[in-house]
Formats: sequence, structure tokens, C-alpha cells
Amino acid sequence: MPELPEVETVRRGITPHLIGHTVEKVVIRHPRLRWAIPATLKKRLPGHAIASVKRRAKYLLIGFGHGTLIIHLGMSGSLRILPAATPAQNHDHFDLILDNGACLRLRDPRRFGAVLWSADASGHPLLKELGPEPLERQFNGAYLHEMSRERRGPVKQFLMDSKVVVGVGNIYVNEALFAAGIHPQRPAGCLTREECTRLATAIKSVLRTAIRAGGTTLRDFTGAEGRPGHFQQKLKVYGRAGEPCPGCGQPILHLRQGQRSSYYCLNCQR
DNA sequence: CTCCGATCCTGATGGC
DNA sequence: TGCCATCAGGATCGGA
Repeated sequence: MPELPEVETVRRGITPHLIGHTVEKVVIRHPRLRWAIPATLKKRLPGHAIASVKRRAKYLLIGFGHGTLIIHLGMSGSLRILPAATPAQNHDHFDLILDNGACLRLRDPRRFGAVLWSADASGHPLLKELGPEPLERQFNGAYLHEMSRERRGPVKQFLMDSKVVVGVGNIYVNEALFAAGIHPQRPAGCLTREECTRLATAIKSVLRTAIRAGGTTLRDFTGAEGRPGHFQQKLKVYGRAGEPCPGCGQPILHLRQGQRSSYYCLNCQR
């Protein structure tokens, strides 16, 4: 489900309900996510106030005075702010109950998500090797060009490598490659400096537009208040195999790379 | 290093 | 209607 724009949408939605509030209770119903939810959270969090709600890559970082709660939504995770008395449904695995009567609830049917604790989040193994945030200035054509030299693999997989750049998942990489006019199977190392600049610009633009739209809702994504995003109305190629390319009218093609679907226009992407 | 495939898990969908 | 195969927004891990 969630790529950078969806996680950012969730972050913005939950932040005002969390900042400055103290945890009263932690509920763990099903600890077995990608990694087990630490049972120690039940003792570690109550009585502590939330100081910050940040995002790094697709991780949400809920900052306390004594450490950070790290949440990843995996493929199917969602976070909602609900009244604390709301009955849990199937796949509601984790709750943070706050002193304002609100509950931050994680639902994750496929359980690829994670809830972890770190006293020093920036040094955490999952976070410390990550590449730059795509919306920051250091991520640009020069950086992409430098990183892609010697890389023989397809540019699509290159861009989905979180050591290269974070937050770009299967939907937005397809859209960005289309916007930049670059074929997803091009070896990353053969991109020109010019093409890298187009790509970096396209990635930034697609992600910013998607954040403004509240993310993409294909099946069941919603923000913290339960509202869907509407970027799906602006998708130009993702999920559109056989439909006319919005640029030239030729049919959008479908291809599998790794185990993921790629969508592209052979005429507009070279 | 880079690259590829297998893997974790449930649910929706489409073919027969 | 049921059964089975396939696919889905992620990312880590192990081995070549």
C-alpha cells in the first residue's frame, strides 16, 4: 500500500492528535509482524509524552524523550486515529492509547509491517544505511548520475533500491519513468547526465503532486481520519495496460521486472 | 560490490 | 457455487 506520499499523508494526519500527549496504555493483539512487536513497549511507553512525529523513507518515527517508536506499514498496513473505545477488528494488531481519549491503531492484514523500538533511531540498522530523501536538494541529477555508473541492472530496480533513494515504490517509479521518458529496462549505468536530471525532477514532481492529493488509493488506503487519497485519478501508466498513452495514444504495455509489474509507453519512453 | 530470486502473509480476483 | 492460480502499494536475506 504505502509509498512515501501515503506515509507522509498518514504522518500529517496523526501528528496533531499525538504531539504533547502521554501514552496511557499499549495494546498488542498480534505481535508477529515482519519482526515481533517488543512486549517491553507495554512497560516502556505508558507515562511518556510524544515529542515528535517524523518520517524517514517509509518509516514513521514517533519520538519520545527516551527513544523512538519506529513504525513501517509494509504492503497492507494502515494507521488510524480512533476513539479509544472503538472495538478492534480483524487484523488490528497494535494500539497506542493516549491521555486525550484517542487511540492510534495499526491494522495490517498481510503483516509485512513493523513496530520497533530504538533508543537511537538514526543509528538503527534499518535506518542508518538509507539513501537520501527524494524531496531534499542533495537528491538531484548529479547524484543519480554518480550513483548509477557501473550499474548494469535496470533503472527501475535501481530507483527502488533504498540505498540509492528512499520512498519510491512500484507505483511512483512507474509514473516517474513515464514522466521522464525513460524505459524501465534501460540499464541504470547507461543513463546520460541529462536523463538523470529529468528523472530526479520527475520523481520529485510526482511525489509532491501525490502528497498534495493525499496519496493513491487503489484498494483500501486511507489517511489517519479514514479518507482515501485521490492521486489514482492522475496515474498516467500504473495499472493501465492496454489503455492509450496520455502522451501519444499508443497502448500502454505491461512487463514484469523482478516480481513487480511495470507499465510504460514504448513510444514515449526510450 | 551488484544482482537475482525466494520469502514473509492475507485477501481479492478471474478462469474454469 | 467452488477450487485453484495469480497478483497486490515492501524490503530483507542469502547465494551466485
